[in-house]
Amino acid sequence: MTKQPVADAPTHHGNPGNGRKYRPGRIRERNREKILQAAEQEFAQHGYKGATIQNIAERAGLPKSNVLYYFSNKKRMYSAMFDDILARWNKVFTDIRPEDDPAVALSTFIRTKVEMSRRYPLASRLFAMEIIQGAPFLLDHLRTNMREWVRGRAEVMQQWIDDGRMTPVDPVQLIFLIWSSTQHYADFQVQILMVENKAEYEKRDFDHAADFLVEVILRGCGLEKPT
Amino acid sequence: MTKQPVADAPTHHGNPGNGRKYRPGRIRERNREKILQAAEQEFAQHGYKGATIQNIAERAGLPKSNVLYYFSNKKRMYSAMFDDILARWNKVFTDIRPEDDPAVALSTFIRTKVEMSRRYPLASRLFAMEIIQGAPFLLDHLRTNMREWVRGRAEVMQQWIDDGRMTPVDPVQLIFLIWSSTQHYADFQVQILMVENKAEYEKRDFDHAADFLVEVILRGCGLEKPT
DNA sequence: CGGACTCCTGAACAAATGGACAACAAGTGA
DNA sequence: TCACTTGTTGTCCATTTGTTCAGGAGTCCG
Repeated sequence: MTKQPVADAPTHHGNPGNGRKYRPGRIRERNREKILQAAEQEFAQHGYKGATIQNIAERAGLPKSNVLYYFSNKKRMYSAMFDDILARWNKVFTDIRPEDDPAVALSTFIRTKVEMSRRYPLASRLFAMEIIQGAPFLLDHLRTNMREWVRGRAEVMQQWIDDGRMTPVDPVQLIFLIWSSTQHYADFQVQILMVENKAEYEKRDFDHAADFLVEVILRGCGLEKPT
Repeated sequence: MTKQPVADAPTHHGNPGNGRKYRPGRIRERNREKILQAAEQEFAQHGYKGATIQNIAERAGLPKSNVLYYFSNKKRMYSAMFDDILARWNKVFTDIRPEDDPAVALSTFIRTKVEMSRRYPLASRLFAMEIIQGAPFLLDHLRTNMREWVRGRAEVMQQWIDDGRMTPVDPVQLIFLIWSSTQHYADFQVQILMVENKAEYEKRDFDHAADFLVEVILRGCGLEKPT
């Protein structure tokens, strides 16, 4: 009797005994990854409703049934993706502290975000799609984690302002400005390429963009570009 | 014999003869509008593939067949929407000229775009969706009209820079910065509301945002906020 | 009213969709 | 080898989807 197996529930169902030779998840892990990557493309391009399991399967080079063996349904596949993406996101973003130099901290923040746009454009678009659609899956995350995240950073910036180390500007709006302007290079890639008449991005385009943003935004906050 | 009628081809098929009493398109015009508005919601929320005619019909309070009477198929409905939106867009945006004051021109540009985000958030999201999806319908528009539009403005800005009326910054990047930061308030509405812990936008939120953007971006370009 | 339109819509349909499932194949530890 | 777990996939199904179509209702003018 081949009951519907464990499927997607245990994301990394750790080795029960020890960690020696037997790894039940080898194939699992590899295929999961393949599927998630395919899903990232499909969902980023068509949104949740527009994406089809069939298409994801084709992108991954697997039969549909096999995809459904790993992720028992579309919804779970979708949220599994965001688990991955948010984890990656959290790993990269460093804290800022009141004693940091505002110019250095902001410029690092901007450059990191541009780098994220360059390295993970699909994740960025996916996130954008989810938000535009009303964030049905991420509402909770926005309401809790992200709100706290913004408040934390905003407080530090306010500290800088109170200490006279930065021109007074609304810190929350500043965060929005940095978010939007940096993500734009990933989300609106096609538009930018068309307008600039290029076939594809090069590394230097991102460097140029990052330089521009650091310069303008820092000056906009009354700061000097750090060396 | 009731052949499939004219359907969507003649957008405003003008009154042949005179313009006195008989207007064959009255109902047509009204329903077209209802449907396009419903379509705007649906497409903005779910993207092209994810939107369904059934849903659009329900939003418009009409039977599906009736919707298809006005727009013979999904594709045409989608592009009819963009015709409307781009027309509206073109109507609003004023030219800038080399003899204009940079500070005034830029601040007008920013405020106009924020106002657009406030008044037509659905159009903004729709546009964002289309671009993220790879702009299958707007590629041509981007390649021609929009590219020219950007080049024209960028040239004027470059003129300002050459005349020493503005700090040297890449004008094209500056346009991207203004686009992204202003649209963000429409496209990422949910995120902003969640982070700021608000139920919905108020007029003053947009005023505040516009003030912030004008201040920071102008200062970032070495300009004084105009009175 | 009559006739010529414009407009409306239920029914039907082929294709696509998310998902269930059972039979089968492969891998694993003893 | 065997017993068991894990992985694979073709097939089936109820719904949903875009689209067609034929007939009917509504509107307008003479």
